[in-house]
Amino acid sequence: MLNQIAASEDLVFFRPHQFLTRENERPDALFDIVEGWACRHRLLSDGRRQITALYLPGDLCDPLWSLTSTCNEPVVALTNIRATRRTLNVADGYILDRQKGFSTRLAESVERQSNWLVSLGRKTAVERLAHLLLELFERMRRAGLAYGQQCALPLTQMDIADATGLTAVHVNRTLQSMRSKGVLELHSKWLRIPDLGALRDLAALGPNDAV
Amino acid sequence: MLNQIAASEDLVFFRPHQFLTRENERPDALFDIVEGWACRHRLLSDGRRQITALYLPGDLCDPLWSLTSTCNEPVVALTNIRATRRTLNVADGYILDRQKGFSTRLAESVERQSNWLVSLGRKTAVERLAHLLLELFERMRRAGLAYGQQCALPLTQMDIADATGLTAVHVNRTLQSMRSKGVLELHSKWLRIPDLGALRDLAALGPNDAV
DNA sequence: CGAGAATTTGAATCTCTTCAATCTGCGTGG
DNA sequence: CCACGCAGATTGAAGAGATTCAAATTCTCG
Repeated sequence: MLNQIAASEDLVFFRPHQFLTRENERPDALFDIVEGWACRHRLLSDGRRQITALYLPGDLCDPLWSLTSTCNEPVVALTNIRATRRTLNVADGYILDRQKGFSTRLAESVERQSNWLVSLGRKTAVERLAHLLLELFERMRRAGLAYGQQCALPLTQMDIADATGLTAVHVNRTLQSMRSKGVLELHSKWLRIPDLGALRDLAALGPNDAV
Repeated sequence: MLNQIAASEDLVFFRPHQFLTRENERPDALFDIVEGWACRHRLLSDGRRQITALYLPGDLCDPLWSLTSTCNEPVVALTNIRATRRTLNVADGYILDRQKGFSTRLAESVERQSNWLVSLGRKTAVERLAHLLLELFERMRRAGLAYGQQCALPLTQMDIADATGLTAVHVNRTLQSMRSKGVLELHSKWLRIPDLGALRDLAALGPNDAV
Protein backbone atom coordinates (compact mmCIF):
# COMPACT_ATOMS: atom_id res chain seq x y z
CA MET A 1 0.00 0.00 0.00
CA LEU A 2 2.79 2.40 0.88
CA ASN A 3 4.58 2.34 -2.46
CA GLN A 4 1.36 3.22 -4.28
CA ILE A 5 2.12 6.77 -3.32
CA ALA A 6 5.04 6.84 -5.67
CA ALA A 7 3.21 4.91 -8.37
CA SER A 8 0.20 7.17 -8.22
CA GLU A 9 2.09 9.91 -10.00
CA ASP A 10 1.60 7.95 -13.22
CA LEU A 11 -2.00 7.01 -12.57
CA VAL A 12 -4.56 8.26 -15.09
CA PHE A 13 -8.32 7.88 -15.24
CA PHE A 14 -10.85 7.78 -18.07
CA ARG A 15 -14.62 7.76 -18.24
CA PRO A 16 -16.71 5.78 -20.75
CA HIS A 17 -16.50 7.21 -24.28
CA GLN A 18 -13.42 9.21 -23.40
CA PHE A 19 -10.53 8.96 -25.85
CA LEU A 20 -7.23 7.48 -24.77
CA THR A 21 -5.93 8.43 -28.20
CA ARG A 22 -7.56 10.20 -31.09
CA GLU A 23 -7.14 9.53 -34.76
CA ASN A 24 -4.00 10.93 -36.37
CA GLU A 25 -2.42 11.59 -33.05
CA ARG A 26 1.07 10.51 -32.13
CA PRO A 27 0.76 8.78 -28.78
CA ASP A 28 3.62 9.66 -26.46
CA ALA A 29 2.83 7.04 -23.87
CA LEU A 30 1.45 3.55 -23.42
CA PHE A 31 -1.19 2.72 -20.83
CA ASP A 32 -0.99 -0.23 -18.53
CA ILE A 33 -4.63 -0.82 -17.81
CA VAL A 34 -5.20 -1.53 -14.14
CA GLU A 35 -8.98 -1.54 -14.15
CA GLY A 36 -11.65 -1.19 -16.82
CA TRP A 37 -11.99 -1.97 -20.51
CA ALA A 38 -11.20 -0.01 -23.67
CA CYS A 39 -11.30 -0.61 -27.39
CA ARG A 40 -9.64 0.46 -30.60
CA HIS A 41 -12.06 0.95 -33.48
CA ARG A 42 -12.75 2.42 -36.88
CA LEU A 43 -15.76 4.41 -38.03
CA LEU A 44 -17.02 4.45 -41.61
CA SER A 45 -18.56 7.62 -42.97
CA ASP A 46 -22.11 6.27 -42.67
CA GLY A 47 -21.71 5.31 -39.05
CA ARG A 48 -20.77 1.67 -39.33
CA ARG A 49 -18.24 0.80 -36.66
CA GLN A 50 -15.71 -1.99 -36.36
CA ILE A 51 -13.88 -2.66 -33.13
CA THR A 52 -10.38 -3.85 -34.00
CA ALA A 53 -9.05 -4.54 -30.52
CA LEU A 54 -10.23 -4.86 -26.94
CA TYR A 55 -8.13 -3.91 -23.94
CA LEU A 56 -8.69 -5.59 -20.60
CA PRO A 57 -7.13 -5.09 -17.19
CA GLY A 58 -3.50 -6.11 -17.39
CA ASP A 59 -3.26 -5.23 -21.06
CA LEU A 60 -0.83 -2.80 -22.53
CA CYS A 61 -2.61 -0.20 -24.63
CA ASP A 62 -1.43 -0.31 -27.29
CA PRO A 63 1.69 -2.39 -28.10
CA LEU A 64 1.28 -1.39 -31.75
CA TRP A 65 1.94 2.24 -30.98
CA SER A 66 5.63 1.56 -30.89
CA LEU A 67 5.55 0.72 -34.57
CA THR A 68 3.55 3.53 -36.13
CA SER A 69 4.28 7.20 -36.43
CA THR A 70 0.64 8.18 -36.00
CA CYS A 71 -2.26 6.21 -34.70
CA ASN A 72 -4.94 5.89 -37.34
CA GLU A 73 -7.50 4.28 -35.10
CA PRO A 74 -8.87 6.01 -32.03
CA VAL A 75 -8.85 4.23 -28.68
CA VAL A 76 -11.87 4.76 -26.49
CA ALA A 77 -12.78 3.79 -22.94
CA LEU A 78 -15.73 1.44 -22.67
CA THR A 79 -15.95 1.66 -18.89
CA ASN A 80 -14.30 3.68 -16.18
CA ILE A 81 -10.61 3.09 -16.53
CA ARG A 82 -7.69 3.32 -14.19
CA ALA A 83 -4.32 2.98 -15.89
CA THR A 84 -0.67 3.74 -15.37
CA ARG A 85 0.97 5.85 -17.99
CA ARG A 86 4.28 4.65 -19.40
CA THR A 87 6.16 7.22 -21.39
CA LEU A 88 7.26 6.25 -24.87
CA ASN A 89 10.66 7.16 -26.14
CA VAL A 90 9.62 8.01 -29.68
CA ALA A 91 13.08 8.61 -31.04
CA ASP A 92 14.27 5.15 -30.19
CA GLY A 93 12.34 2.10 -31.30
CA TYR A 94 14.51 -0.36 -29.43
CA ILE A 95 13.85 0.77 -25.90
CA LEU A 96 10.38 -0.69 -25.89
CA ASP A 97 11.55 -4.12 -26.85
CA ARG A 98 13.59 -4.25 -23.70
CA GLN A 99 10.66 -3.54 -21.44
CA LYS A 100 9.55 -6.65 -19.68
CA GLY A 101 7.24 -8.72 -21.82
CA PHE A 102 6.71 -6.02 -24.38
CA SER A 103 7.60 -8.10 -27.38
CA THR A 104 5.35 -10.89 -26.18
CA ARG A 105 2.43 -8.52 -25.82
CA LEU A 106 2.96 -7.17 -29.28
CA ALA A 107 3.00 -10.69 -30.67
CA GLU A 108 -0.16 -11.62 -28.79
CA SER A 109 -1.88 -8.52 -30.03
CA VAL A 110 -0.99 -9.25 -33.63
CA GLU A 111 -1.97 -12.89 -33.35
CA ARG A 112 -5.30 -11.94 -31.84
CA GLN A 113 -5.91 -9.63 -34.76
CA SER A 114 -5.26 -12.51 -37.08
CA ASN A 115 -7.71 -14.71 -35.18
CA TRP A 116 -10.37 -12.05 -35.50
CA LEU A 117 -9.71 -11.84 -39.22
CA VAL A 118 -10.56 -15.52 -39.57
CA SER A 119 -13.59 -15.09 -37.38
CA LEU A 120 -14.99 -12.13 -39.32
CA GLY A 121 -14.16 -13.60 -42.68
CA ARG A 122 -15.32 -17.17 -42.33
CA LYS A 123 -17.32 -17.85 -39.20
CA THR A 124 -21.02 -17.87 -38.44
CA ALA A 125 -22.61 -15.73 -35.75
CA VAL A 126 -22.57 -18.53 -33.18
CA GLU A 127 -18.94 -19.30 -33.90
CA ARG A 128 -17.91 -15.67 -33.69
CA LEU A 129 -19.64 -15.15 -30.38
CA ALA A 130 -18.31 -18.40 -28.93
CA HIS A 131 -14.83 -17.42 -30.05
CA LEU A 132 -14.99 -13.88 -28.68
CA LEU A 133 -16.46 -14.82 -25.31
CA LEU A 134 -13.99 -17.65 -24.95
CA GLU A 135 -11.12 -15.31 -25.73
CA LEU A 136 -12.30 -12.71 -23.29
CA PHE A 137 -12.87 -15.24 -20.53
CA GLU A 138 -9.45 -16.72 -21.11
CA ARG A 139 -7.80 -13.32 -21.00
CA MET A 140 -9.63 -12.42 -17.82
CA ARG A 141 -8.61 -15.73 -16.32
CA ARG A 142 -4.97 -15.12 -17.15
CA ALA A 143 -5.26 -11.68 -15.60
CA GLY A 144 -6.45 -13.36 -12.43
CA LEU A 145 -9.90 -11.88 -12.82
CA ALA A 146 -11.95 -15.02 -13.40
CA TYR A 147 -13.78 -16.63 -10.53
CA GLY A 148 -14.34 -20.26 -11.28
CA GLN A 149 -16.20 -20.38 -14.56
CA GLN A 150 -17.23 -16.76 -14.57
CA CYS A 151 -15.86 -13.29 -15.10
CA ALA A 152 -16.97 -9.71 -15.61
CA LEU A 153 -17.88 -8.72 -19.14
CA PRO A 154 -18.76 -5.02 -19.21
CA LEU A 155 -19.63 -4.87 -22.92
CA THR A 156 -23.01 -3.90 -24.33
CA GLN A 157 -24.51 -6.11 -27.03
CA MET A 158 -23.76 -3.20 -29.33
CA ASP A 159 -20.07 -3.43 -28.45
CA ILE A 160 -20.11 -7.17 -29.01
CA ALA A 161 -21.80 -6.60 -32.35
CA ASP A 162 -19.16 -4.09 -33.42
CA ALA A 163 -16.40 -6.49 -32.42
CA THR A 164 -17.88 -9.48 -34.21
CA GLY A 165 -19.11 -7.71 -37.32
CA LEU A 166 -22.78 -8.45 -36.60
CA THR A 167 -25.75 -6.27 -35.71
CA ALA A 168 -26.83 -5.78 -32.11
CA VAL A 169 -30.18 -7.38 -32.91
CA HIS A 170 -28.57 -10.48 -34.30
CA VAL A 171 -26.15 -10.70 -31.39
CA ASN A 172 -29.14 -10.56 -29.08
CA ARG A 173 -30.97 -13.36 -30.82
CA THR A 174 -27.88 -15.52 -31.17
CA LEU A 175 -26.93 -15.12 -27.52
CA GLN A 176 -30.45 -16.08 -26.55
CA SER A 177 -30.26 -19.27 -28.52
CA MET A 178 -26.88 -20.07 -26.99
CA ARG A 179 -28.23 -19.38 -23.52
CA SER A 180 -31.19 -21.63 -24.13
CA LYS A 181 -28.80 -24.41 -25.12
CA GLY A 182 -26.99 -23.92 -21.85
CA VAL A 183 -23.55 -23.21 -23.31
CA LEU A 184 -23.28 -19.85 -21.60
CA GLU A 185 -24.88 -17.42 -19.22
CA LEU A 186 -24.55 -13.71 -19.80
CA HIS A 187 -26.50 -11.06 -17.96
CA SER A 188 -25.86 -7.85 -16.06
CA LYS A 189 -22.32 -7.63 -17.38
CA TRP A 190 -21.40 -11.02 -16.04
CA LEU A 191 -20.34 -14.06 -18.05
CA ARG A 192 -20.50 -17.66 -16.96
CA ILE A 193 -19.31 -20.58 -19.05
CA PRO A 194 -20.61 -23.88 -17.66
CA ASP A 195 -18.63 -26.00 -20.10
CA LEU A 196 -15.51 -24.53 -21.65
CA GLY A 197 -15.03 -27.53 -23.92
CA ALA A 198 -18.54 -27.25 -25.31
CA LEU A 199 -18.09 -23.56 -26.06
CA ARG A 200 -14.73 -24.25 -27.61
CA ASP A 201 -16.35 -26.72 -29.99
CA LEU A 202 -18.86 -24.09 -31.00
CA ALA A 203 -16.05 -21.63 -31.70
CA ALA A 204 -14.70 -23.70 -34.60
CA LEU A 205 -11.15 -23.45 -33.37
CA GLY A 206 -8.48 -25.79 -34.62
CA PRO A 207 -6.77 -28.03 -32.06
CA ASN A 208 -3.66 -25.88 -32.29
CA ASP A 209 -5.38 -22.53 -32.06
CA ALA A 210 -4.92 -20.66 -28.88
CA VAL A 211 -8.04 -18.84 -27.87
CA MET B 1 24.66 -8.77 -63.58
CA LEU B 2 28.03 -9.73 -62.13
CA ASN B 3 27.12 -9.38 -58.48
CA GLN B 4 24.09 -11.61 -58.95
CA ILE B 5 26.50 -14.50 -58.72
CA ALA B 6 27.05 -13.78 -55.07
CA ALA B 7 23.40 -12.99 -54.42
CA SER B 8 22.22 -16.13 -56.15
CA GLU B 9 23.44 -18.22 -53.24
CA ASP B 10 20.43 -17.00 -51.33
CA LEU B 11 17.93 -17.39 -54.14
CA VAL B 12 15.09 -19.82 -53.55
CA PHE B 13 12.19 -20.89 -55.74
CA PHE B 14 8.68 -22.12 -55.04
CA ARG B 15 5.89 -23.57 -57.16
CA PRO B 16 2.18 -22.85 -56.70
CA HIS B 17 0.73 -24.54 -53.59
CA GLN B 18 4.19 -25.12 -52.18
CA PHE B 19 4.68 -24.12 -48.55
CA LEU B 20 7.11 -21.38 -47.63
CA THR B 21 6.33 -22.20 -44.02
CA ARG B 22 4.10 -24.84 -42.48
CA GLU B 23 1.94 -24.53 -39.41
CA ASN B 24 3.73 -24.84 -36.07
CA GLU B 25 7.10 -24.43 -37.68
CA ARG B 26 9.70 -22.04 -36.44
CA PRO B 27 10.84 -20.10 -39.51
CA ASP B 28 14.58 -19.51 -39.50
CA ALA B 29 14.60 -17.05 -42.34
CA LEU B 30 12.58 -14.32 -44.00
CA PHE B 31 11.95 -14.22 -47.73
CA ASP B 32 12.35 -11.13 -49.81
CA ILE B 33 9.99 -11.86 -52.65
CA VAL B 34 11.52 -10.95 -55.98
CA GLU B 35 8.85 -12.35 -58.24
CA GLY B 36 5.49 -14.02 -57.69
CA TRP B 37 2.74 -13.93 -55.08
CA ALA B 38 2.14 -15.83 -51.85
CA CYS B 39 -0.39 -15.81 -49.04
CA ARG B 40 -0.73 -16.59 -45.38
CA HIS B 41 -3.97 -18.33 -44.50
CA ARG B 42 -5.95 -20.39 -42.01
CA LEU B 43 -8.02 -23.50 -42.65
CA LEU B 44 -11.04 -24.46 -40.55
CA SER B 45 -11.77 -28.13 -39.99
CA ASP B 46 -14.62 -28.16 -42.51
CA GLY B 47 -12.52 -26.66 -45.28
CA ARG B 48 -13.39 -22.99 -44.97
CA ARG B 49 -10.32 -20.91 -45.69
CA GLN B 50 -9.40 -17.36 -44.78
CA ILE B 51 -6.41 -15.65 -46.33
CA THR B 52 -4.90 -13.36 -43.71
CA ALA B 53 -2.14 -11.77 -45.75
CA LEU B 54 -0.95 -11.45 -49.33
CA TYR B 55 2.69 -11.15 -50.32
CA LEU B 56 3.67 -9.38 -53.52
CA PRO B 57 7.01 -8.80 -55.21
CA GLY B 58 9.07 -6.53 -53.01
CA ASP B 59 7.37 -7.73 -49.84
CA LEU B 60 9.14 -9.26 -46.90
CA CYS B 61 7.59 -12.58 -45.94
CA ASP B 62 6.78 -12.36 -43.17
CA PRO B 63 7.72 -9.41 -40.93
CA LEU B 64 5.60 -10.96 -38.18
CA TRP B 65 7.90 -13.95 -37.91
CA SER B 66 10.33 -11.93 -35.86
CA LEU B 67 7.73 -11.67 -33.12
CA THR B 68 6.44 -15.19 -32.71
CA SER B 69 8.15 -18.33 -31.55
CA THR B 70 6.19 -20.53 -33.94
CA CYS B 71 4.20 -19.66 -36.98
CA ASN B 72 0.58 -20.71 -36.52
CA GLU B 73 -0.49 -19.88 -40.04
CA PRO B 74 1.05 -21.58 -43.06
CA VAL B 75 2.38 -19.50 -45.93
CA VAL B 76 1.77 -20.84 -49.41
CA ALA B 77 2.89 -19.83 -52.87
CA LEU B 78 0.08 -18.74 -55.17
CA THR B 79 2.28 -18.53 -58.27
CA ASN B 80 5.82 -19.42 -59.14
CA ILE B 81 8.01 -17.54 -56.74
CA ARG B 82 11.56 -16.34 -56.79
CA ALA B 83 12.82 -14.98 -53.48
CA THR B 84 15.99 -14.25 -51.59
CA ARG B 85 16.37 -15.92 -48.25
CA ARG B 86 17.41 -13.74 -45.32
CA THR B 87 18.51 -15.64 -42.28
CA LEU B 88 16.84 -14.79 -39.01
CA ASN B 89 18.81 -14.51 -35.84
CA VAL B 90 16.27 -16.16 -33.58
CA ALA B 91 18.11 -15.61 -30.36
CA ASP B 92 18.16 -11.87 -30.74
CA GLY B 93 14.99 -9.94 -31.43
CA TYR B 94 16.72 -6.63 -31.90
CA ILE B 95 18.81 -7.42 -34.91
CA LEU B 96 15.85 -7.38 -37.22
CA ASP B 97 14.80 -3.92 -36.23
CA ARG B 98 18.07 -2.63 -37.50
CA GLN B 99 17.65 -4.09 -40.93
CA LYS B 100 16.78 -1.42 -43.39
CA GLY B 101 13.07 -0.68 -43.42
CA PHE B 102 12.17 -3.68 -41.35
CA SER B 103 10.22 -1.86 -38.72
CA THR B 104 8.29 0.02 -41.39
CA ARG B 105 7.33 -3.21 -43.11
CA LEU B 106 6.14 -4.70 -39.87
CA ALA B 107 4.02 -1.64 -39.21
CA GLU B 108 2.55 -1.73 -42.71
CA SER B 109 1.75 -5.37 -42.36
CA VAL B 110 -0.04 -4.85 -39.07
CA GLU B 111 -1.93 -1.83 -40.36
CA ARG B 112 -3.03 -3.75 -43.43
CA GLN B 113 -4.35 -6.48 -41.20
CA SER B 114 -6.37 -3.89 -39.34
CA ASN B 115 -7.78 -2.54 -42.58
CA TRP B 116 -8.85 -6.02 -43.58
CA LEU B 117 -10.54 -6.45 -40.22
CA VAL B 118 -12.72 -3.44 -40.92
CA SER B 119 -13.41 -4.69 -44.41
CA LEU B 120 -14.46 -8.18 -43.33
CA GLY B 121 -16.43 -6.95 -40.37
CA ARG B 122 -18.37 -4.06 -41.81
CA LYS B 123 -18.17 -3.78 -45.57
CA THR B 124 -20.35 -5.07 -48.39
CA ALA B 125 -19.08 -7.28 -51.18
CA VAL B 126 -18.57 -4.35 -53.55
CA GLU B 127 -16.70 -2.37 -50.91
CA ARG B 128 -14.47 -5.29 -49.98
CA LEU B 129 -13.54 -5.97 -53.58
CA ALA B 130 -12.94 -2.32 -54.34
CA HIS B 131 -10.78 -2.06 -51.26
CA LEU B 132 -8.74 -5.18 -51.98
CA LEU B 133 -8.13 -4.43 -55.64
CA LEU B 134 -7.22 -0.87 -54.82
CA GLU B 135 -4.78 -2.03 -52.17
CA LEU B 136 -3.17 -4.55 -54.48
CA PHE B 137 -2.87 -2.07 -57.33
CA GLU B 138 -1.34 0.51 -55.02
CA ARG B 139 1.16 -2.01 -53.66
CA MET B 140 2.09 -3.09 -57.16
CA ARG B 141 2.48 0.53 -58.17
CA ARG B 142 4.79 1.22 -55.24
CA ALA B 143 6.81 -1.84 -56.20
CA GLY B 144 7.24 -0.34 -59.65
CA LEU B 145 5.11 -3.05 -61.22
CA ALA B 146 2.15 -1.01 -62.38
CA TYR B 147 1.95 0.16 -65.96
CA GLY B 148 -0.26 3.20 -66.18
CA GLN B 149 -3.57 2.18 -64.71
CA GLN B 150 -2.94 -1.52 -64.84
CA CYS B 151 -0.99 -4.27 -63.15
CA ALA B 152 -0.74 -8.04 -62.95
CA LEU B 153 -3.13 -9.77 -60.58
CA PRO B 154 -2.42 -13.50 -60.58
CA LEU B 155 -5.19 -14.46 -58.17
CA THR B 156 -8.07 -16.80 -58.94
CA GLN B 157 -11.56 -15.68 -57.98
CA MET B 158 -11.34 -18.35 -55.32
CA ASP B 159 -8.27 -16.64 -53.85
CA ILE B 160 -10.04 -13.31 -53.91
CA ALA B 161 -13.02 -14.89 -52.20
CA ASP B 162 -10.87 -16.34 -49.44
CA ALA B 163 -9.20 -12.98 -48.90
CA THR B 164 -12.45 -11.02 -48.76
CA GLY B 165 -14.53 -13.53 -46.81
CA LEU B 166 -16.97 -14.12 -49.66
CA THR B 167 -17.73 -17.11 -51.87
CA ALA B 168 -16.15 -17.50 -55.28
CA VAL B 169 -19.59 -17.39 -56.85
CA HIS B 170 -20.44 -14.11 -55.20
CA VAL B 171 -17.07 -12.64 -56.11
CA ASN B 172 -17.75 -13.57 -59.70
CA ARG B 173 -21.14 -11.91 -59.78
CA THR B 174 -19.97 -8.83 -57.92
CA LEU B 175 -16.96 -8.37 -60.18
CA GLN B 176 -19.25 -8.68 -63.18
CA SER B 177 -21.46 -5.93 -61.94
CA MET B 178 -18.46 -3.73 -61.22
CA ARG B 179 -17.09 -4.42 -64.69
CA SER B 180 -20.39 -3.54 -66.26
CA LYS B 181 -20.34 -0.23 -64.43
CA GLY B 182 -16.91 0.43 -65.86
CA VAL B 183 -15.09 0.87 -62.56
CA LEU B 184 -12.63 -1.88 -63.31
CA GLU B 185 -11.41 -4.40 -65.84
CA LEU B 186 -10.14 -7.76 -64.70
CA HIS B 187 -9.40 -10.67 -66.98
CA SER B 188 -6.65 -13.17 -67.68
CA LYS B 189 -4.82 -12.20 -64.49
CA TRP B 190 -4.64 -8.56 -65.43
CA LEU B 191 -6.23 -5.65 -63.61
CA ARG B 192 -7.04 -2.25 -65.03
CA ILE B 193 -8.55 0.61 -63.05
CA PRO B 194 -9.88 3.34 -65.36
CA ASP B 195 -10.73 5.73 -62.52
CA LEU B 196 -8.89 5.32 -59.24
CA GLY B 197 -11.04 7.95 -57.53
CA ALA B 198 -14.26 6.20 -58.50
CA LEU B 199 -13.00 2.88 -57.17
CA ARG B 200 -11.80 4.57 -54.01
CA ASP B 201 -15.31 5.92 -53.42
CA LEU B 202 -16.70 2.42 -53.78
CA ALA B 203 -14.21 1.12 -51.23
CA ALA B 204 -15.76 3.16 -48.40
CA LEU B 205 -12.40 4.40 -47.22
CA GLY B 206 -12.12 7.39 -44.93
CA PRO B 207 -10.24 10.42 -46.26
CA ASN B 208 -7.36 9.59 -43.92
CA ASP B 209 -7.19 5.91 -44.69
CA ALA B 210 -4.26 4.76 -46.68
CA VAL B 211 -5.20 2.06 -49.10
C1' DC C 1 -39.26 7.79 -9.23
C1' DG C 2 -38.13 9.26 -13.81
C1' DA C 3 -35.35 9.24 -18.00
C1' DG C 4 -32.16 7.50 -21.09
C1' DA C 5 -29.76 3.47 -22.33
C1' DA C 6 -29.80 -1.25 -23.28
C1' DT C 7 -32.27 -5.30 -24.38
C1' DT C 8 -35.87 -7.83 -26.46
C1' DT C 9 -39.46 -8.93 -29.92
C1' DG C 10 -41.76 -9.16 -34.59
C1' DA C 11 -42.13 -8.96 -39.48
C1' DA C 12 -40.33 -8.00 -43.87
C1' DT C 13 -36.38 -7.83 -46.73
C1' DC C 14 -31.95 -8.45 -48.66
C1' DT C 15 -27.38 -9.99 -49.30
C1' DC C 16 -24.92 -13.65 -49.78
C1' DT C 17 -24.59 -18.77 -49.92
C1' DT C 18 -25.35 -23.31 -51.65
C1' DC C 19 -25.58 -26.70 -54.97
C1' DA C 20 -25.41 -27.91 -59.64
C1' DA C 21 -24.68 -27.58 -64.17
C1' DT C 22 -22.40 -25.49 -68.04
C1' DC C 23 -18.93 -23.09 -70.43
C1' DT C 24 -14.17 -21.55 -71.40
C1' DG C 25 -9.26 -21.50 -71.70
C1' DC C 26 -5.21 -24.01 -71.80
C1' DG C 27 -1.56 -27.43 -71.45
C1' DT C 28 -0.62 -32.38 -72.44
C1' DG C 29 -0.34 -36.55 -74.75
C1' DG C 30 -1.63 -39.45 -78.56
C1' DC D 1 -2.75 -31.14 -84.84
C1' DC D 2 -6.57 -32.38 -82.51
C1' DA D 3 -8.83 -34.70 -78.54
C1' DC D 4 -8.85 -35.02 -73.90
C1' DG D 5 -8.93 -33.43 -69.21
C1' DC D 6 -8.91 -30.24 -65.74
C1' DA D 7 -9.03 -25.92 -63.35
C1' DG D 8 -11.22 -21.72 -63.37
C1' DA D 9 -15.10 -18.87 -64.65
C1' DT D 10 -19.93 -18.31 -65.37
C1' DT D 11 -24.94 -18.99 -64.86
C1' DG D 12 -29.45 -20.35 -62.57
C1' DA D 13 -32.55 -21.38 -58.96
C1' DA D 14 -33.56 -22.00 -54.22
C1' DG D 15 -32.63 -21.17 -49.51
C1' DA D 16 -30.26 -19.61 -45.22
C1' DG D 17 -28.42 -16.28 -42.30
C1' DA D 18 -28.22 -11.79 -41.14
C1' DT D 19 -30.13 -7.01 -41.58
C1' DT D 20 -33.45 -3.43 -41.17
C1' DC D 21 -36.89 -0.81 -39.04
C1' DA D 22 -39.95 -0.04 -35.55
C1' DA D 23 -42.03 -0.81 -31.30
C1' DA D 24 -42.19 -2.58 -26.63
C1' DT D 25 -39.95 -3.92 -22.53
C1' DT D 26 -36.45 -3.96 -19.03
C1' DC D 27 -32.49 -2.15 -16.79
C1' DT D 28 -29.68 1.28 -14.56
C1' DC D 29 -28.52 5.24 -12.33
C1' DG D 30 -29.00 9.84 -10.69
